[in-house]
Amino acid sequence: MLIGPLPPKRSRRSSGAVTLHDVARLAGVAPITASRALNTPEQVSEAVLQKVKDAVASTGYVPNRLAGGLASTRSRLVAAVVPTISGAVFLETVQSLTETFAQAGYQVMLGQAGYDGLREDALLKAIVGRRPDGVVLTGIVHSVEGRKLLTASGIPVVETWDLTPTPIDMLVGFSHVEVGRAVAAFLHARGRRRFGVVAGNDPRAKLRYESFHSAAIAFGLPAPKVVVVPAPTTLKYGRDSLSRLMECNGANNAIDAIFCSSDSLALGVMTEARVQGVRIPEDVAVVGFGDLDFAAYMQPALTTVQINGGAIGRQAAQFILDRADGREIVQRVIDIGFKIVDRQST
Amino acid sequence: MLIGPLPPKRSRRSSGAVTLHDVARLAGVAPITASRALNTPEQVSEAVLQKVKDAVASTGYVPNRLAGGLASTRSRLVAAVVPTISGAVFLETVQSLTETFAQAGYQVMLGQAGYDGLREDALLKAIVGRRPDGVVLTGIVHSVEGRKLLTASGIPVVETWDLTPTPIDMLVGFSHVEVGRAVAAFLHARGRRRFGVVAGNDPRAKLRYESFHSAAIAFGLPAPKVVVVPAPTTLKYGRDSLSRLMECNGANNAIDAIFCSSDSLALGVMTEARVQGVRIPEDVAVVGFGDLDFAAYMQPALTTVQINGGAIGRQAAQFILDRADGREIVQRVIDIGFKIVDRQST
DNA sequence: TTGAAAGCGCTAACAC
DNA sequence: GTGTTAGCGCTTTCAA
Repeated sequence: MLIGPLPPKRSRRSSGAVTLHDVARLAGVAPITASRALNTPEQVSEAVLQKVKDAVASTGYVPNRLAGGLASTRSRLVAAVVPTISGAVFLETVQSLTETFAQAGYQVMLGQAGYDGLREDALLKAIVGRRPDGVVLTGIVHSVEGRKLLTASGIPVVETWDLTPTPIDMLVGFSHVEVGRAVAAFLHARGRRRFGVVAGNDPRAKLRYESFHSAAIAFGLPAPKVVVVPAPTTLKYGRDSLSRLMECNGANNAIDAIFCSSDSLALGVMTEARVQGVRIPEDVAVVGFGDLDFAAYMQPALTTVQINGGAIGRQAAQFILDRADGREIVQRVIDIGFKIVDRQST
Repeated sequence: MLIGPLPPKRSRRSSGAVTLHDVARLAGVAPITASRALNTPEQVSEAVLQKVKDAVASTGYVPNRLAGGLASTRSRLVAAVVPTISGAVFLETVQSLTETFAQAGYQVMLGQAGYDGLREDALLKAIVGRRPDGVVLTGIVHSVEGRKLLTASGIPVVETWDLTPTPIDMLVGFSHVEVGRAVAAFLHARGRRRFGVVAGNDPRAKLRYESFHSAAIAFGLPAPKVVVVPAPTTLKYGRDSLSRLMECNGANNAIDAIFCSSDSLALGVMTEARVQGVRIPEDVAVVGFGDLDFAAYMQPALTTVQINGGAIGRQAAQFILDRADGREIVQRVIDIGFKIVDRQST
């Protein structure tokens, strides 16, 4: 090995990747000019634009968004928090969020808070540390600590899938209380008189079946029997729950309608009903929640509460993009509503 | 408002958040000491540690990981790319990835490449720009461009859910060809002789049914009828496909076994079978793929190919964490295998 | 054990 | 239109 003059004492390691500096030098312009050519091409002359483009192409330069984010205090990073990704209900929302943001040049970080809220604070701290341009909370209960952290950070927050009375910042959701009421009214109108409930133990499901319960009482019906299972809900829990609901059936007071807190539970209930010879909808009507892709094609097709999860995601993304671009947000709370889709199971 | 001395011409906007500087000043130490107190507490005296902790608590300081990542060239960001999050099959993998990384102080960015690979290159470029410490590719076909970009970036890459002959870097998956072969052998051993296939149009499903096809021929059986549907697969496609498969049934050559490329398709096939009075497993055996949560509890319970998606995610995360911590990786390709779970549908 | 200096790669602010 | 300068908030390097 040849001993040459020592290299100038380099005080710092570099990542080794091509930087904007390299591109600028190759194009024969100042770094800031290269930056403008890439970010605001309209501010730059045709000639410079072309030279920079060539330099980018020949070096394979990929801008470092970490550095850009630090310098501009806009990370173009957004966090989406769900209880767990396995829930299926929120998938459409996460999907539309990711897509909408990707199109706008943003990246979505995924956070799973768990249904118990244990990991929530640590997760939020980790998220805030990333200085995202927005946080979308989906189906999350928030601790006082968590709220404080988010508020203090000044990061735009969108809560979704619920209509909380005191939103942290922005909100797009629907009323679970209304859902419970509407389903009760729907079943009552169809002549059903003895209600049962199968629900996951998440707070929004509780909101639904509690108002369902009250509505039943208001109609002068007996109090619905409620079976609660752990979230996330699955077919198995649905099967088990039907059995438990049936155990209580006396001769003349058989349950004739069941409101399930998810379509998966409803699928389970209907599976078990078939096994036990319970006819649907003749003996028992079944209503699900979510209108997942399979609901319309089950046999019998499932009556269920349809939520436009994709629209929720798009609206949430729009909120944050508007805020990022400094657009005024006039309506900070949006009720996206719901629909009962009447199919064969009722 | 009081007119005081003008503030020193501040040449730069600051985000306004508490910085390490603020914490250090409050604790009466240099910023670097505060940094060490937080990152490598063992390098710091008890007294300093306490002072810094107090300062952090009283200011509500949350470290800026963007800045940290830039300075240390370790972003603690990782990207997970899936065709679409709605697929359900990859959910468990994404979930275990997110959890494993979260525990290690990493954040997961979610990317959806689509099944067609159109958005793939743009997505990869966006990801590389974030300088993640690793990329996990799940069920993704990669273009030549994409491969180049990733290789050039030097970012650790883990491909999953497949055993490609020429991995980019690291890999954890299983052989889809073996799956097809194994299912064919399984059905043949149970006396089934006329096979059908219902599959989504993704490349790995194709791998499975093509080897299933070859194996059938090798057993001296007639060529399986194949119905291909768009991915992601749903119950509806399963129902439609059974009808199409049945159309071709002559008097003495009825299909007696169907291999579905997903449990959702199998659910659809079995639903339609019930409607049409086709008995399962007496008339037709059905095999699914994925062993989703509902498979074991359907009626009849579904025989299916079980993949440990959670283990795939954990191993993929481990690969990247090992690489990040400079640990030598001896085995860069891991075959996680699969299992045929024999239930009532066969 | 602690600190000073330098700089990661980029962009806002202010000239020219 | 283009460039100079000065950081964004942190951590590495080197020195004490």
